[in-house]
Amino acid sequence: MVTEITPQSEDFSRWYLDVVRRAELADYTDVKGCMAIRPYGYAIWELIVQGLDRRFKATGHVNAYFPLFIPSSLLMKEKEHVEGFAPQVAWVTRGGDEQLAEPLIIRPTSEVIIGTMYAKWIKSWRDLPVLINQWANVVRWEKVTRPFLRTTEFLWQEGHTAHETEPEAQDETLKILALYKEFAESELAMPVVDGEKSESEKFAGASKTYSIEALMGDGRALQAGTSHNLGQNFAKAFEIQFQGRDKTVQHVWTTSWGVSTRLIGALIMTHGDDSGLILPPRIAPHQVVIVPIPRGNWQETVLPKARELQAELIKAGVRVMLDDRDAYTPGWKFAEWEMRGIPLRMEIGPKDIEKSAVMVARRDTREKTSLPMDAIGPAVVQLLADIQQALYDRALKYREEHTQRVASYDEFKGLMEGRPGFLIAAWCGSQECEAQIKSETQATVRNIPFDRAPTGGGELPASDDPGSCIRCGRASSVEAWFAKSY
RNA sequence: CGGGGCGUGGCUCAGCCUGGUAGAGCACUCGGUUCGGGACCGAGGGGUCGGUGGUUCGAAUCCACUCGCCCCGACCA
Repeated sequence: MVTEITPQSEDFSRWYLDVVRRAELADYTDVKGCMAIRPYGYAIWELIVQGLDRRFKATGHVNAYFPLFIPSSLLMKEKEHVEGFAPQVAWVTRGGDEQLAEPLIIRPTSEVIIGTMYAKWIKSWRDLPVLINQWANVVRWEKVTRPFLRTTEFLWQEGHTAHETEPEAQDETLKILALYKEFAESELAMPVVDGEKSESEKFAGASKTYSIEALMGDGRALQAGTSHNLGQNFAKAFEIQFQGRDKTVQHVWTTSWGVSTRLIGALIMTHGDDSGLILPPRIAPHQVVIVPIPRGNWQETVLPKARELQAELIKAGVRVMLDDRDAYTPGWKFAEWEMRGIPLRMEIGPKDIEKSAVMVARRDTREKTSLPMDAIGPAVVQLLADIQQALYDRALKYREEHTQRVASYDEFKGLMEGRPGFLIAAWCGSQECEAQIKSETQATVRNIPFDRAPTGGGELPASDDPGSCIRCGRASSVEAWFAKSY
């Protein structure tokens, strides 16, 4: 037995599932599409929650909780929203032995129930803005499911805000998207492209949808977060009205935005390798694992030193675990913690103690060096920061190498077939071309980036003119990023 | 939802074709020796063979239905 993990090059999907299972992130349950998130996976989610929640609060948002069940009639109120979500909704038609007069649906998202409450709570412009976030589970009846990436039930946060004016709602929408991008890049070490979704990829009922898109290790794109400007669509459907400064009664402008446990899938597929998971230090439940090397009477010689080391690191603010289990050999532990993605491993044995040093091995580069015990805290803190940066740089470099600007449809088709990744191309904006491209190449418009030349775009045309549509040749107003996606 | 594949101790699988008392390796438990890249010896525990129904004296094995998982396509965070 060496790894029990299928190599990425052999079968990326299987590799992903192997990592999820072997690293004990999640496991299948008896309910189709529903996974049990195991303690190690949940610890990652808790760090994601903490990082985001802190940012939401810092930008004036507060948390609240709304019901899991929604009267089915409420869903029907916003036409596009119903059409978008109806096929994915789970229904409750019976309670105990009673048939329900009106069936309940299990929330696939909470716009309608929250909108209904906002209609009660908002009376005046003085009540605005309302900036509420909810941490919750939602259910979407999926046909094809994969752990973390698409599950029938998943955990997420959904922000729902109401504003006095259209520009304020737009500001909020973009502010949150920027927050998501900053979080993904600084905490998850995952570079993302932020931009606007095409009409056909828009959230059901939104005026505008924005997303952050990341590139996975197999060259497919993953939507990692979305932020929607809902305009007055939901305000009108749910009669969320207020009396304005000018005494007239108006509809509010709303937004909604969310990220989910899918981020854990993104993390796995952004950084992982054939040995398993690689976690960026800032999101790793254990940033360091200490493996004592047992020799002779090690419980009384090596172990106390390992405990001292642990205490020293805790003092330095490092999340550290001491693996003092006697039943496993050091070599076994090395492989085990590598597979589970711990950024740094420290080995301490008689030889180290003699030198007053400790062996340190990086998960990302596998470099192994000896560090003096003296001032080990600051040294490890610095090393963790280096790893965090190195993982981001590596992921960005990978994305750059797999992003290509193309000028002709033939080139587009050829590249999309042979080589996974992003293709940047001029697009006229029509749904017709988008659909055609999708059916011919499987690639979809991931988004239209805010930044005309995000890194990795290759040569930019001399002028600001994006050129003519890659497919139909009409004048284009935008450049879009295309990819096969999850 | 269509096409394909697979369901046998926790995991990977053999046994099925040709029906006759359920196996291996790994993992797990206990004892001992070990331990700087997945240690070794000894002794143990654990499966009504995905489910239901049928054929049969007898079904893991044959038949029907059903459920689940994986892969590939159409829909989605």
